[in-house]
Amino acid sequence: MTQPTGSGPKSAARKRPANRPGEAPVTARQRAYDGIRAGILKGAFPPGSFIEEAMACEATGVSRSPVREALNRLAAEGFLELHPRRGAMVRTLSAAELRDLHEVRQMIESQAIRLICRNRRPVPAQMSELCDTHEATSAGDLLACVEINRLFHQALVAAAGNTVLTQVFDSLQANLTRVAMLSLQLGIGKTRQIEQEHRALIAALQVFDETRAMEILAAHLKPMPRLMGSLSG
Amino acid sequence: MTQPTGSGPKSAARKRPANRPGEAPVTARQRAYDGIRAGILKGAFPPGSFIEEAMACEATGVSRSPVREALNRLAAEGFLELHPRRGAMVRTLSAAELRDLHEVRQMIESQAIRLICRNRRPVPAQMSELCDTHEATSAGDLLACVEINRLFHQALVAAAGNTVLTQVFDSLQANLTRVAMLSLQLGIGKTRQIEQEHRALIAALQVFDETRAMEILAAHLKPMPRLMGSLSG
DNA sequence: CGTGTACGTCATGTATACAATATGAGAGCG
DNA sequence: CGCTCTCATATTGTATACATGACGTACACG
Repeated sequence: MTQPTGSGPKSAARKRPANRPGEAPVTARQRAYDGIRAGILKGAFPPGSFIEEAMACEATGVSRSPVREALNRLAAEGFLELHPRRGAMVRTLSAAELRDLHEVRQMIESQAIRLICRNRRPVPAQMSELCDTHEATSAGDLLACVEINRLFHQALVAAAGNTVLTQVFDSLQANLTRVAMLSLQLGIGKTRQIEQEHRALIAALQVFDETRAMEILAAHLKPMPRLMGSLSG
Repeated sequence: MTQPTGSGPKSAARKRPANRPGEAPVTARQRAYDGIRAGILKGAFPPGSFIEEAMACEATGVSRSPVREALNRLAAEGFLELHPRRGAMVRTLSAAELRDLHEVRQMIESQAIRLICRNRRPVPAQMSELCDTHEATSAGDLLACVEINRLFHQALVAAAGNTVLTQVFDSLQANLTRVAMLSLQLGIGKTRQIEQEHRALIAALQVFDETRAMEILAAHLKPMPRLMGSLSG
């Protein structure tokens, strides 16, 4: 089977020989995006370092075209900082940016709660299910906990029914995920307590108690400034 | 002068032969982005239509690589909707999306006012200057008025000193610009009144009168729902 | 006459070749 | 010994060639 199809860069490790028809068409761009993103989150590409396109090509097994598109997308999401003619630098989160991010995040989730209560929007069952999943997940599995937490807050914002608000929140996910990872690694915020607070928030939202929900959210997000302190000094 | 330099697509109208050293390096990507963006705003690419890459190449005089990057960026900004293997469709703003956009915009600018007043942030001189410019601009020049208005609100949010908030607001600019254009075209919102409200807002912010500034903002953004009504029915 | 299938055409997705520029090292000079 | 200028090199920016999949059309069959 000497198929001379140009699929895959000349001599790179390609995980998939080709897209078999009828199968999920995993595009090269997606592989590049996933690979680079994972590398950043796992620390393979440390903050402040430059990701060279050739390096990313080798790591993901695709050519420069999809890699460039992935880098652009990651830059738009806040993972990278593009320097023309220089390359893509992994962004470092300064203490000031962390504070700003926290402020905006609180603003968005507060607005979501306001909309849910004011418009009597139903709380999606997914949120409760995520709490169950959270409970069943080992506290040691940081990645899983962070992902569940992410999905919970995403569902909260989505429940508000404002597509633009959801999009804006999603655009912060990149950096929020990195913060959450840091937070848990440093032992700030216990996963069990987080789960309890999530359940309390659901309870308040189900009866559209805006005031109470706001209080719970404020308490829930309170540990974040502690993280900033531990970074800056 | 048969220069076989590959600069410029084979036989497309190229506005710049090459980047002369020491001159502002206007990249092909930027030209593609500007050209397509202008085409969308001017209506050359009507909402709902598909922009084919070859078409965009011919219109902007660059090859597919920069065109694709421009299309991706425009999609990220909300101008386009990418359909894999189908192309890039110019997004249409539904009445619901307009409402959502308005809600989020108000949330962001309210937060900016809150931060300015709470943290006693100085009001940049640029904002007053923009009002002067606005006053000196013919009310008939819609494009200029929209641009001045955009810069004013951008400066307002920037004055809050939260970089993440600023970024988020910027990410809405694409659609906000389109809305503003529509709004003025339909005669909703008079430019003179807008300028007066801008000046009143500056006055309130200079003495950190949060309550008054909020009232002015609410009144200033009030006409927008009228626009939505005129679109949906 | 309607429907299903097969094929042709074309736009997108991907890979690679080419061009231009920034960076860094090294040689020459003050 | 330090500074500067020059040149080599490597990486990004751009163009183009190739592969793949989708859509439309035409033909054959029921």
